[in-house]
Amino acid sequence: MPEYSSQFDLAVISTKSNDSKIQLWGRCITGESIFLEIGGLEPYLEITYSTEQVPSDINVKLDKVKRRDDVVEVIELGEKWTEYGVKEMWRVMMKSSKHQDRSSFRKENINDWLFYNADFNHDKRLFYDLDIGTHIRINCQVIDDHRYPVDIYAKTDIHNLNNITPFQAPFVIASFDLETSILDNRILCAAVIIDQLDTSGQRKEIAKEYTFSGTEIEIMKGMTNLIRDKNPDIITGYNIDNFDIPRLKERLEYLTKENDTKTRSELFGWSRRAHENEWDMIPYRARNSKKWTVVGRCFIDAWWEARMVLRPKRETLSYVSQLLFPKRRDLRKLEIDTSKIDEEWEKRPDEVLEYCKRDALLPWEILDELRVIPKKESLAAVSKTSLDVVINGTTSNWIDSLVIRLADRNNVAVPMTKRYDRSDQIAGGYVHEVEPGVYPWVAVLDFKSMYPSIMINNNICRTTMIDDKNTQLPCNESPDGIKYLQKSQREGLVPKLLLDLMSQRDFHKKEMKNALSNGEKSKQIFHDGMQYAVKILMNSFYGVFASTFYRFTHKNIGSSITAWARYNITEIIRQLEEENQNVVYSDTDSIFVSVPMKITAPTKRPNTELGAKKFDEAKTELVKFGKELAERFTEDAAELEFETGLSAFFSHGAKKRYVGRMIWPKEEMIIRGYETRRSDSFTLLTNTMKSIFEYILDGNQESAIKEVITLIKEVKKGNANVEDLVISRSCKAFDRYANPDGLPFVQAAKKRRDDHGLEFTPGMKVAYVVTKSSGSNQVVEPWLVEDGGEPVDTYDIDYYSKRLAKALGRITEAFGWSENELLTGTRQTTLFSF
DNA sequence: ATCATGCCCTAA
DNA sequence: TGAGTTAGGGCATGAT
Repeated sequence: MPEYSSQFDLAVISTKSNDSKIQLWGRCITGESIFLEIGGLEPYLEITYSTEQVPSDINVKLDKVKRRDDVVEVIELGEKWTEYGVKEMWRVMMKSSKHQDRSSFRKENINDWLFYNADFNHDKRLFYDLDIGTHIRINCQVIDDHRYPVDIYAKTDIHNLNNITPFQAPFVIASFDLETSILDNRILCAAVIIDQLDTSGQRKEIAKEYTFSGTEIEIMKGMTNLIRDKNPDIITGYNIDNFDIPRLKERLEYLTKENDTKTRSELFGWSRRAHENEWDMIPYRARNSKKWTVVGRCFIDAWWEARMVLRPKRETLSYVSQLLFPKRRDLRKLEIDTSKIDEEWEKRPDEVLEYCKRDALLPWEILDELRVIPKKESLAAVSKTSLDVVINGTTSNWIDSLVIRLADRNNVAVPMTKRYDRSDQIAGGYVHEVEPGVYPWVAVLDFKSMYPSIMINNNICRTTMIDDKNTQLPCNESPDGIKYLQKSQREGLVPKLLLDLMSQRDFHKKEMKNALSNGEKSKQIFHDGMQYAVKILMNSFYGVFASTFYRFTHKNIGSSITAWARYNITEIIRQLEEENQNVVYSDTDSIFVSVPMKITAPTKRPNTELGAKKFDEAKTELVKFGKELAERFTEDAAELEFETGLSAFFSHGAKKRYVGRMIWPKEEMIIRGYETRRSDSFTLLTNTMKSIFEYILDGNQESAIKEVITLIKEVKKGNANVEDLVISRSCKAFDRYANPDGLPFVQAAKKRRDDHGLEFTPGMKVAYVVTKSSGSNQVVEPWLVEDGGEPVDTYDIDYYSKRLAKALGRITEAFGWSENELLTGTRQTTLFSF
């Protein structure tokens, strides 16, 4: 018996299965990287007969399975719930954990058996069967063998892993950038930044910088040695998934022979493997996938993370950096002309290296600023899985992690993922019509976690759904006629998980408040991150269960959730309208109600003492009304909250587009849907719109219209600042469009690439200015200032004045000023005359 | 001129 | 390891 005398607390980065062993890579709380081989978890899948009743020749069939070469033994499990009723199940212990071996077993036995717990990678069983999460304590035997690029190489078995309270692991981060030749794609130089987090999720020290130049082989070997030496858990960079990693791979193919595994490993063996002949020593990606994988580490693309969090108008590294770090002057000047990089590298290599170093550091600074890594780790902890599942996996993988382990413990058979046919979509949320105009004093109420609450309160789950419409069992029946067993009969897996997540969230919120009052800043941030991760995960359940492919879903589930949602909200609207209350707007889980104000008060707090007093009285009235309404309509089935008090609400009459002056709980203008929120609008329009919303909410329509008319006059004269007219939209690969040449952003992307020698990455935003729109087609010029280019110096006067008039005219039309009247600046029948 | 379609982006 | 959902606005193009 080996002695497992060493003990480590660690966060799991990733796992893999290798024969009957599970391989696990992690980072210890004390800072070391660790690689573990875990024994004792044999691969298996589960089977039951495909007929309704137990077939008479069941023993013959079982023997046939037992005698197979790929089967070790067959274990009787007893009864489990399946979607076809309760059935006897057997566990088939298999020799191989390989996906293709399991798949051929299934193929060869498809006539006799149904398969369960059969279609996910074996290493996931470590989490499900041992019920462990991201942060674990292990007892192990440290092996004196330094082949693996980690600080600790150890062995253990499944009896030596235990859950511990989540913490923030001191992950090591590498961030890199390449400069490559435009002439021949060669790598000219590279820079790598190495840094580490501390256990409060902060950066530990000043990052260390490394640069590489010389021959391509020297550069690639140098980087690989550094990666294996400094041993980062996370490798980042800007747009690395689309550019840097594929370029390194390309150069590897160019520089080495396919069978020269030794050299290939020396050049690009970034994985945490020991042997140069492992097939996954080199980063790789699945067929048809954009996502790169490196065994034992994680790639995170700073571009993608910044895009998701910030939704920036433009997506170049320089634009995003200036957005996040506006005070940093060193980001403003772009010393290197990347469109002439070969020449620059020839003439002033030192400056190019400095530039490369800066572009290696920035992606890490972006991730740090957005707290990307602590957020991923919190989400991993809440979904009880490895870091890489959260980084590289899908929403359904997170849900799997919680659902499968619970199913296993409740004798629910875990079905394989299958695709449901759903040619017609399920119906979604209810959206109320909104009449154009300004509404003073509006209370906004909304249902707290609406879809999760509906799932909990009606016990909605695949395991509680009853097909028999005439069942006599006590059920909750959805408005669209689907029946779910009541909790007293059988508690659904999903409702149980959601309830548990709700109480977890309450716990972290409480801890967060405690930490705040004790002045424990990092503890407060930690619990805030955890409660937020719980929220994200809870809100993911509906989407996965309403999808057409998840293993535990059914088309009825999604449709009954939304049916209940529509019923709940429209029932409240109906009751309010019956009482002659004015429901101004409603979308899915929210209701906007006019407050029956007894006093007349200005909607903006005046400076005069008397006016201010009136305003405050009205605000008190608003809050009272909102709270009473929330209380009145809150039932055990659904908690309605008074979320926001508005002194004024405006919409021009389109759903999902409104503005409001929030005065409770805090003071702020809220804008939804309008161009102001859209990343494909231009600054002149969004700024003007924001400004006129301020006027409109204050009841000053005259100033709003004056501003628009003045602006359009100036734009017509050609006085607009071209930078404020830049439009930016994302652009896919050109062949993905039915008629690419008809699209202005495709034109811009092509000009960017062909006329200016710059990269175009499919999926990224392209910025442009419309310079001519005579005839049917627009003529556009790409905007390349963030790429080191010159600004466009002209714009199409008619196009921009018309677009402004159209977008702003929709709004001013509510006060009688149409698009054409804004363009001419005059009106026949005047409300105001200018 | 009007309508249908393709596309992007947002609210929830 | 292929994969969260629907509702909705608005721009541009192209057919009728």
